Amino acid sequence: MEVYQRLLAIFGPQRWWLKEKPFEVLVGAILTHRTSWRNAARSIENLRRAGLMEPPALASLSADDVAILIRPAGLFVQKAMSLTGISRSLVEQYDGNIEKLVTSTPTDELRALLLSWPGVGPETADVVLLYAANRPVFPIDLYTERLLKRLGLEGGGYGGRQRIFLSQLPNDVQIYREFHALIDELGKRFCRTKPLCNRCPLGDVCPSATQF
DNA sequence: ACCCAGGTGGCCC
DNA sequence: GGGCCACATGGG
Repeated sequence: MEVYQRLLAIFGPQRWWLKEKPFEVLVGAILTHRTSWRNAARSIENLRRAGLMEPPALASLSADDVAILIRPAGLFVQKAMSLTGISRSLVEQYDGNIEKLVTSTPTDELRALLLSWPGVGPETADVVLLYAANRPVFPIDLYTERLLKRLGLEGGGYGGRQRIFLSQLPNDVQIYREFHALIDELGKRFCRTKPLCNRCPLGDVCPSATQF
């Protein structure tokens, strides 16, 4: 909580989740795999201009056609396969209605479903659960792993890392959303692999902190 | 000419 | 559980 408050004071509210529909959260999460958000956003804009930010529209295209549009995001062959595959599943099994799916499915069941989709692993599933389905889960991404490492909190696997956050934070979706976004902001600016913690705004809190 | 970006899946031990 | 690799564009 101490780290959270400090980051919030430094960077302010990030508000990642505003103005995004569930399907857009999912598409964005996949397109940004191992890719800067800037490049993912270009691809999203291409899809939007082509009217493809809905499952039925995307499901009707071949992966090759989608790949051309999302080229700026890199890894585009895999990502195009994921997007069309997921869209087809949504259309065929859920009437293309992802809104209903994320509001009416229990968290564990929904997570298992997300993980069964191509290109969706633990981090993407949890981002969708948190930002599209309003569930109190904590995604562990690259920056979160680095922060944990700096705090000396290693091991336990993905689930173990999540438990660290859940056990120390209030059960509050808004706080999880904000904190995850803040950790990314911190990572982007100060926690790259090389420069490490030079001038990190966490200052004295970071190296010695044992509590969030 | 590197290094890096809001991972995942496949395969190995 | 953990390690290694391929995937691929655009910015610093």
